[in-house]
Amino acid sequence: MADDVVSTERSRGGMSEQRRRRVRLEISREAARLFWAQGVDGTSGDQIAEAVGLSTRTIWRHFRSKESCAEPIVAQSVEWELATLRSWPLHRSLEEHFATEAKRLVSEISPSEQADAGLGVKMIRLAETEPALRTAWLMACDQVEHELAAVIATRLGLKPDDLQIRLHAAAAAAALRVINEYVGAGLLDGTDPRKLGDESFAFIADAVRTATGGAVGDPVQVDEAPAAPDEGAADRQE
Amino acid sequence: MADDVVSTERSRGGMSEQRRRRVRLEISREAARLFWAQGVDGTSGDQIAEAVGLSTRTIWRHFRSKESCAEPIVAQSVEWELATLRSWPLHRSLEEHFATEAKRLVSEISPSEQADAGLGVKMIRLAETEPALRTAWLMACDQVEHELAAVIATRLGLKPDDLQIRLHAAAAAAALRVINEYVGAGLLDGTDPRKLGDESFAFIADAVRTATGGAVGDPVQVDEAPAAPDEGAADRQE
DNA sequence: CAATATCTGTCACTTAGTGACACTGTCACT
DNA sequence: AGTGACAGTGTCACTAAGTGACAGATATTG
Repeated sequence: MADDVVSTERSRGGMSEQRRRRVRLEISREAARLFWAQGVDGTSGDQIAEAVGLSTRTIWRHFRSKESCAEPIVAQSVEWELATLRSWPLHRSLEEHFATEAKRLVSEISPSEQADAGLGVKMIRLAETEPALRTAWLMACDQVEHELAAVIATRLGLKPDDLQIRLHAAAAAAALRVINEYVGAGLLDGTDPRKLGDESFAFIADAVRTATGGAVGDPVQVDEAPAAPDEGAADRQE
Repeated sequence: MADDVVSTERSRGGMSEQRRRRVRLEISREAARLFWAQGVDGTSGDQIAEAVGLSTRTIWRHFRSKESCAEPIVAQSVEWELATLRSWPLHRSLEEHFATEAKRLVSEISPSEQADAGLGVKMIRLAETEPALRTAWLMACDQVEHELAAVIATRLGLKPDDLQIRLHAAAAAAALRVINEYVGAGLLDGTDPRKLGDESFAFIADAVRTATGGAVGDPVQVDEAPAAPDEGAADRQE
């Protein structure tokens, strides 16, 4: 997940997708910095353009609106949760999986990703008072909710659009949102990061377990094909 | 809750509050109608102004943005849930309370309120595809979440900003949101209203109960002062 | 190098939203 | 009745967000 990988993933024309994401992220970084420093209303599209070294017109080609400039940074700040959820094997408990994934993450994270994460936390904080940004944050949470619906559906052996699944996913995602906001606020208010991160996995898992009435969080029995006792389903990459 | 009450509730100057809410609701009605008929992007501020018979400038005096014109109608569509939650006595179960309140509501609702409710459902539906409107809907859900936090806090004897309470409130509010979306979509797709409303109270209550790990939904023992066995705390009016 | 397709800048333009000021009706006090 | 204060609205000029259209730059392929 380092940010200097360059794939030869383009078949024709421009380096679409790969490059586009980079540009969007670059813009998002500057926008987030300015939003945090001056507020959203106090920041103009021209300022963002100047900060990132592009013309204003190009900004609007990459983002539909000023506030949406914050989306990539916010989305990236929940990306690791998303990835972790996606790679959650049936036979493990949520706290186990979170703990090992977090350990793996700490060793792999790059300085620039760390800076991005900081900006993301700031945007989430800002979203509490700036309605314009709240949309970006809630969109990211929506993303989590959908991913969660898929994960829960496979765990319980039901369809993702089943009403019961949607209820569980919504409740669990809401719990995760509250925890994210709580942890983020704590970090910004100067709480020691280690104090927050240390034993929180059990807390997170319990929150999810509670929100889903105990249906989600524990290992799941695999009845049909007990012939795959290793890692398992980490095959998708957004 | 009839819409023709006129109170002498102003001490000086204009009839602030009372009148302002009426005007905002009027604007919201027309805006919602236009949004539904032509889409949000296809509706201009000038059109809204003309439809409601005011100048465009006055529209912007009542609403910060075009999309926020939908807020009052959306908010009103969850207002009864809010009121029901507020008046939920400690000693009753959620399904009991919802059932009796719903019965009371059916007899008191006015035709224009029914029309407003229809518009509200349409806006919620529209919010699924129009990001601009999603904000309004999520704001209303936020409102529910806060109210719920207060209600749950008193039920469990804790502070509303307690993390556990916030988790419960968020999860329960998310469940209510999903149910609202589900029921709304059903209504618009032509499902018989009675089929949906008939036995849904137990379902709603169970959803809340599940989302809060069973902590919210059942009657609560009143230890301290058992000297008030009647309705109770329905004193606030927004 | 030529051909082609994508990306970007510039400029004119529409639309959302604000500021400033004038006008009108209502209330309060005389 | 007269007058002043004030809230609500309309009008007009203005800023800022966002789009369309076209031209120039850049990169990829043959």
